[in-house]
Amino acid sequence: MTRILITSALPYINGVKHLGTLAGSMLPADVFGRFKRAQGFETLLLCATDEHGSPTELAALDAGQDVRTFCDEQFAIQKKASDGFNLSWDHFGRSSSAQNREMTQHFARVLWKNGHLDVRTTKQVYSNADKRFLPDRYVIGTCPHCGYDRARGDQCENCTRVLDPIDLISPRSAVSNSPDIEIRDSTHLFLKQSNFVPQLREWIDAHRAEWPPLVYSIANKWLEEGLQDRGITRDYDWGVPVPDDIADGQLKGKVFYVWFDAPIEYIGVTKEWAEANGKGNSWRDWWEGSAAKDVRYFEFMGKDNVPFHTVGFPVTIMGARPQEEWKLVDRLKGFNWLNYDGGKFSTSQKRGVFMDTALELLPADYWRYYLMANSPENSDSNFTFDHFAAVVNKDLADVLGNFVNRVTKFCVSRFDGKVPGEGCYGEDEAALCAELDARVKAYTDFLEALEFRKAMGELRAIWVAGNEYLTRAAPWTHFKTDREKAAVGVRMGLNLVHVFGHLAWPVIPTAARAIHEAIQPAPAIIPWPDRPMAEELDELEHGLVIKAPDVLFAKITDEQVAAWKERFGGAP
RNA sequence: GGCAGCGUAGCUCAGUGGUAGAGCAGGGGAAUCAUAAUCCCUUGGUCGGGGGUUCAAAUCCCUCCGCUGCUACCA
Repeated sequence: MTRILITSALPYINGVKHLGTLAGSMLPADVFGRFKRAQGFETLLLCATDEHGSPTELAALDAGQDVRTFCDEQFAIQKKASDGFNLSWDHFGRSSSAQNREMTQHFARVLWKNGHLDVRTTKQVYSNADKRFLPDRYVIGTCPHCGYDRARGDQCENCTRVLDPIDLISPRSAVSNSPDIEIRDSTHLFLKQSNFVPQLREWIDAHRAEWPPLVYSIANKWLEEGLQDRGITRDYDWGVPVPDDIADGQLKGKVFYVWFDAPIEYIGVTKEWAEANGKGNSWRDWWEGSAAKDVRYFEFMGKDNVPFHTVGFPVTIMGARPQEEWKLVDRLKGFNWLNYDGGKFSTSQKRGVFMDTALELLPADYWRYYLMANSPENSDSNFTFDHFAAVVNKDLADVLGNFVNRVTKFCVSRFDGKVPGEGCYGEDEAALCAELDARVKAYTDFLEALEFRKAMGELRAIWVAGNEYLTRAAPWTHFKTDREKAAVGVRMGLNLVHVFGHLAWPVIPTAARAIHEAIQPAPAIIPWPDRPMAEELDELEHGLVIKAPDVLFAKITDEQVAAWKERFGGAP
């Protein structure tokens, strides 16, 4: 049977992630992973923090901590937020792990041996005051084009022109503001991406049908514009050290570029998972050689990550051939941005909602459903508290929550809290089953196609069908004159509740469990309903004792919305 | 500047050559099991502007306007 390997783009270690990061990679990866587990597939769902790179070093400096301590703290914070959202990773690792260091160095050695790495001398900006090399964007000065006095060395934010640090007038370090900077020669390793254009072209074109247009067009653009070789080392301290046996030690003291080691962490974290769970060398069967032939690999990411996953990482993988045949991604799902109230989420301006504070406001399921139903799949989408409250109140509280509530309470008050066994299903029930057969298939197909917005629309339509049925069956009316007829409606209602618990589990796991447990105890993985609805909806044993759960989704009040808008920033 | 995407009902969005759609919001009605929750009916759009191709254009082509993103050393 096919095994399913799923990775989410790695959240950068530098601070708690906002809802956009959640919506654009981690959450859809989790929903899809749960869906596949529910279907009974052997599934490995992985994520990790991306810890290297100069922003981490500088943030640690800013916080007055050494980098390792800073990362340890930030990792704990991110892990807690991830757990809070019920992201069910088989392992949530760290790119600074020993496993990733080993894998990164391994790939570099193979690439070197295969002649895919060049040693080149480049000009880098060095700050004497900070005693370190600076990335282009950490050099600031006056833009030679528009005169903006805080232009960055990579691009002027004012006139949007692309710059080189040496173009800047009166350049200075963004770290210390010191003008005492100079240009120094520095030796670096370059990955000869240009050698791989034909292979990449063939591979990308072969996947056109199963990648979103967004992903294909980004990948295609990079190839069209002419792929340049990319420097994969940096003059920093924090990162995977370049081993001395590459290029006769010319790179001594340097580290790999974060975008070289971060994707390799997908493999590194698999090893972390195996070691943490006593799985020995089985990690390799998910990735390499003929043992991994039955693995189907899914990646989830925001659009900013797409070039590195369609070009950079694939070149690393292709460059290790023919000695080693590592897996390339099969399905790559890219997302647009989630904006906040018409503008960007901003950490520095405290604008928007972040994962930790979101959970202070409401349980994870509210966010999970909303973010999936409004997934930024085809264009950027916009989060507002007004829309959020309207969707959550209508879909979760009124359509789903109230349905569960009305059926179970009626059963408790009129049928002694037991699944009534009287009467037989008739035409109304057959029509409902026919509709749900079609809708459940559509829902399943949309999830399979990674079309989350449409999947949520179908899930909601399934809940609506339950309400429509109940209105037609009207057991509260028949109860007075025809108890048997009322019993049929209640029995079907309870079976609907049960099936809803199964169908909703990948999206809203906590509420789905509560729904399931109103009827009977739930297994750790709530399985996907794959039989005809006529069977699924006649499943519950007659006489089974059920209970009415507490209110599943409390409504969000106007006062709460007003307070949150105030707290999290209004118009941009 | 270059490249890409987007622009459809008050709002969020489907729809890629064949009579303009869904959900929400708004209006009317039914029901009273339920978190005043549900169900039925319904108002509402010269599909950003202009031009072209076609028997037929939201859909294809040209052009203009507006918004957004990317542009390789932030990730």
